[in-house]
Amino acid sequence: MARTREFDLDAAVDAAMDVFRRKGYEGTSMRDLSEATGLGSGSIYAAFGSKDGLYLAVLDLYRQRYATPMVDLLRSGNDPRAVIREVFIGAVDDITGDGRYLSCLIVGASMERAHQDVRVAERLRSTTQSLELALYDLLAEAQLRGQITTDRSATDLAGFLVTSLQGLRVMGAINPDRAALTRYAEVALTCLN
Amino acid sequence: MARTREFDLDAAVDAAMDVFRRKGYEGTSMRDLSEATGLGSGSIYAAFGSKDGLYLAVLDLYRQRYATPMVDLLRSGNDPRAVIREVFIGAVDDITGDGRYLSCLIVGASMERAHQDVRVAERLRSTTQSLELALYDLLAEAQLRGQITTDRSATDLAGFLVTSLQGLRVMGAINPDRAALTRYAEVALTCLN
DNA sequence: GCGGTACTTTGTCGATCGTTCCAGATAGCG
DNA sequence: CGCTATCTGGAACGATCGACAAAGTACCGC
Repeated sequence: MARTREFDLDAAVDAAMDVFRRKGYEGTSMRDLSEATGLGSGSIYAAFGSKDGLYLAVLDLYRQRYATPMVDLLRSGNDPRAVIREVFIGAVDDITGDGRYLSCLIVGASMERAHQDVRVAERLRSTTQSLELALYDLLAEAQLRGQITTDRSATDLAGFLVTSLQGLRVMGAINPDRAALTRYAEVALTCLN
Repeated sequence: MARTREFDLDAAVDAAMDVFRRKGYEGTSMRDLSEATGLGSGSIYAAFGSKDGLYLAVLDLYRQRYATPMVDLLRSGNDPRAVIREVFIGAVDDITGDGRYLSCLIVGASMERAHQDVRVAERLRSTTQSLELALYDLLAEAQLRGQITTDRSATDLAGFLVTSLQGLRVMGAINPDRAALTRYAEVALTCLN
């Protein structure tokens, strides 16, 4: 064997995610990424191959950190309305979080990269579909128990809820008003009645 | 006096809008804009001052062309539910339009530029607020007439509807399925019941 | 402790970025 | 019709882009 890698790969991806969320893909330079990660550009290319490669790694980390826990929460077996509300509140918190203007990577990638890079498009579809599926399972079960409306199919309700989540992220970027976003989320939840 | 300007300014802005919608702000180069508008870079700088200046002009044209007609429709005096549905259908049509992947400039600008340029942020807030206001007036009137629910304030309902519109644009970028988007929009409208 | 190997660093590559400037073309005015 | 102010397209600017090669460094197995 040989010399071991000195830096924490995950920490580097984490730092890169921060930059990409603030500046977008095209707006971020390799220099920005070098400074944020503390790595030379050579190391970045050795580890990720290219700027695109690092972006994909960031996307995967984002999914693992934010989307997966959301899905787990939805599948936790708790009251449907309660967990869905929790997901929405969590999203609003994330949007209005610390004032550092960290856009949602998913929404940003959808707008900026989905049409340019098929690998990005695949990851986005996969992420939203797993979220939709978790919502579907939860809602279909709730419909059987008579806990929510059966006027609309669980599929449509799940898709609508994901749509609302994405919309909240956009609205939050325009005007990060936590109270208002929370009320909009509450209105969305009334569609389950 | 002397020589008059030869090209149509509005047509140039129109062509530039097309490029910005496809490639985003950072992803678009002055070369792209020159080719799209058919103008030399000198003419562009003489007319708009900078890339940012042209982008702001594009944003204003977008508002004039898409947001203003939407507001007019909402204020046309027709049945509330009908005009709101029409607005949503129109948005879905726009999203899934011609397969040329023309992202919504508003959403794209929200994600990519709102946090970098205050003039962009101002325009975005102004545009969404005029849309929210038109919806508010329509909904408040409808509430008085008992046509829609009074469980939620007209303010919240208006904000929620705008949120849903933005969400549809994001979902459309990920998966441009017109039928699905239409069903999600229908679910959103049930919140008025 | 030594050779080999993997990782890090540094410097630099050609290309392209947004911007500016200039020479030539053109239309209105006397 | 000449004069001149304005517009036009393209050349050229310094800076920075993403990417890479070569040199230096630390660790492993032996």
